[in-house]
Amino acid sequence: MPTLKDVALAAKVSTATVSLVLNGKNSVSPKTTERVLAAIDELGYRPNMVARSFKTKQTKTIAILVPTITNPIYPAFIHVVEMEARREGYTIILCSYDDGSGPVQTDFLEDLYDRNVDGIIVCGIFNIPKEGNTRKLERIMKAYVNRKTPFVFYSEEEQLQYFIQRSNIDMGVHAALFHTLSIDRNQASYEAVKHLVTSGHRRIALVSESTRFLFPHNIPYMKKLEGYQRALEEANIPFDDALVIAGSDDYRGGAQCFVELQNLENPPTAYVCTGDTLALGVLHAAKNSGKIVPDEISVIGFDNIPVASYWNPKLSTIAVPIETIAREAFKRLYLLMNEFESPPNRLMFDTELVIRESSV
Amino acid sequence: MPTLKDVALAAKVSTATVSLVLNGKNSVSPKTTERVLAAIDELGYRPNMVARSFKTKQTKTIAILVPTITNPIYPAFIHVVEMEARREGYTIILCSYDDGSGPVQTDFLEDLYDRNVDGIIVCGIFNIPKEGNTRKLERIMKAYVNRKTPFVFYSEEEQLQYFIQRSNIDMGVHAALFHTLSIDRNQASYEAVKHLVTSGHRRIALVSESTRFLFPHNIPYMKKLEGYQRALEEANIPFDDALVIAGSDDYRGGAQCFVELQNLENPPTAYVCTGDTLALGVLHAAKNSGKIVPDEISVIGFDNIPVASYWNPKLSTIAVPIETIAREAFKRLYLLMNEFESPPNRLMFDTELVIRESSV
DNA sequence: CTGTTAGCGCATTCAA
DNA sequence: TTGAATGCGCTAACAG
Repeated sequence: MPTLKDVALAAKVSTATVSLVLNGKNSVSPKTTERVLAAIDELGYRPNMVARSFKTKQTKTIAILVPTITNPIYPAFIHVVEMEARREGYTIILCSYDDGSGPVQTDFLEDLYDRNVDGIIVCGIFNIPKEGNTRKLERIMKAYVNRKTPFVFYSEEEQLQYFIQRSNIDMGVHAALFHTLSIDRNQASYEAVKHLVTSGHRRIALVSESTRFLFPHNIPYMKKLEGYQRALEEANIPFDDALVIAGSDDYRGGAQCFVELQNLENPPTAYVCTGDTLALGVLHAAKNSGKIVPDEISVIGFDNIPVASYWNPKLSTIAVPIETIAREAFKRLYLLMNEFESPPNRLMFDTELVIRESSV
Repeated sequence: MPTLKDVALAAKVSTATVSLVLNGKNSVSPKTTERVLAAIDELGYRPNMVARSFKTKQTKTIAILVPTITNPIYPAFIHVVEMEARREGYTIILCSYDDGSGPVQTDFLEDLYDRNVDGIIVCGIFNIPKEGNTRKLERIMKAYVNRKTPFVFYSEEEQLQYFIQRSNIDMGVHAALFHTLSIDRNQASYEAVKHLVTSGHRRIALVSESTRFLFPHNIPYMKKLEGYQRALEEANIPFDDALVIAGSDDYRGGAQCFVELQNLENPPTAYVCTGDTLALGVLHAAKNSGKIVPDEISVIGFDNIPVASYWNPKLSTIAVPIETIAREAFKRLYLLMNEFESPPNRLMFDTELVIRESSV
């Protein structure tokens, strides 16, 4: 394969000139430019991005970390980011940390550092090392900061705080590199529960994805739990921790949780779920056990994945503007990567409780 | 950030020695090794993969091309590939060519070439340039072949043939670089239709994802169509092209197709769909219009995505061993990338017609 | 077993 | 506006 040098030779110019043409600096005369372009076409020259990256320290690559790509909310997010990124010449490295059998997130960060990604988007929870066990994290995050690599989190401000703190990074100086996009999970959860309470429900379950990691790893879940508790308190319904349950973040997990809860002496009549797949699993299991939705059982999900409105019955859920968030995530990363001015480093998006057929 | 040179200095050895240690050649004496390791740890040295790739021409990166990441079958595929790949130190670049507004596949191939990916997995259809319009494709594919980059297609042998032919590559020499994993779509489709015919259906629709691109772009679809036609012929049911219809490859598309077909004078009683999301969309629309499934309407999908068995009613479908295929896809790519012996370059997997509640 | 050296392809000085 | 020269960090001969 021809290199830039070959092009220079063919066009009878220096490599510097070819480079200038390639990078669109218009300091090259029209006819020289034309000669170079002709040579490029003639030889079928393709620039070697690895060499370029090696030189410039920019890979035009960003990484997306997601918990489980099999939860439909993440493909929706990824898809938007990919479209936006590609438009600007960036390519996506996908990291899903999924079932726990793979590497932990710190390992991802190390690998991505070695690969010189230009920016990182982190979705959802982040497994933050324990106090006193942060050496690896500290090192890698300081290296990132040193390199001015920007991060955008779709998570919770508070979680980012812990992350930064454990990384022992000086936020006074580096705050601008870390953006958080979030939604008011506490309020969203509160509203869902309140809606159920208003309809007369007293036994309301909270079904969530695995809670193996909690504080400070899973602040998004903690927020939802708080909203749930707040609504109960307000309605003078005593908190019953038997009604707070977790399963794998998929249909099966939801179904299992339902079965388990139905075995209680005084089973719940309403289910608030931290994700739509869980909620749909609950609906499935409810139907299996002969329960009528919403007459006997009410279910509310979270996220509003596409399938929610196609289900039978249509799922009531909390709609999250995931595409808008995804677009904003890349936009901010882009501004940061190119050292343009960027807005304040936190932004909260509105959610909306959408009542359809699965709840009364 | 410290470089290999810094490590060499600190350990009082040459850069070559550090490199040897780093790459696990055990030609270095234990105590030297230890000194080097100590220096690495001391300095917090991290290898620069870009520099390494620049030198070795290996990026430890593979690309996955999928049509629409929002169709749940692809996340399932991607997830398995990612797990397998990461275990071997490879990272995934995701390319979804989705809604047509983005780049065409040839452009992806160019970008990936420039980025020096070590191997490529292509799922589904491939938009092959017209005869006489293949210059770009030829060039890029010849460059890939020249570099010995392996490809694994989850598609149809025939489609690969066209692709190779248009690329003007000498298959006599390079066949081993191109593997095809496939399923017998013709037969699967045939069996689905036959099952419906046996149950007494005479008006059977074929609902597919957009057929904007057909031969030779969408051989997978062509195969399904052939199986459909074969089963009809065998049952002496005349082919009616009003019953062959396409929509966007999602729930909405399926729902729209159903509505359209119901407006026919003599609407179908059974729906064979080329994907589960389409089938679920059909079920949704059927319910909306008051049709009873499976008493009045039968529906069969394709792929057996996770949600299929959780639907109400549970979807009858053709089960595809997508995880096995994904595992095999990476395995072959891996063997090829590392120039190990690999099996014959085509393999067909079995599918299974799973009758659940949506069909009689 | 270890050190010396060359060079991968490119962008970017600095001169001319 | 263009050319010559330098070096990014690493691996792989080759020599010792």
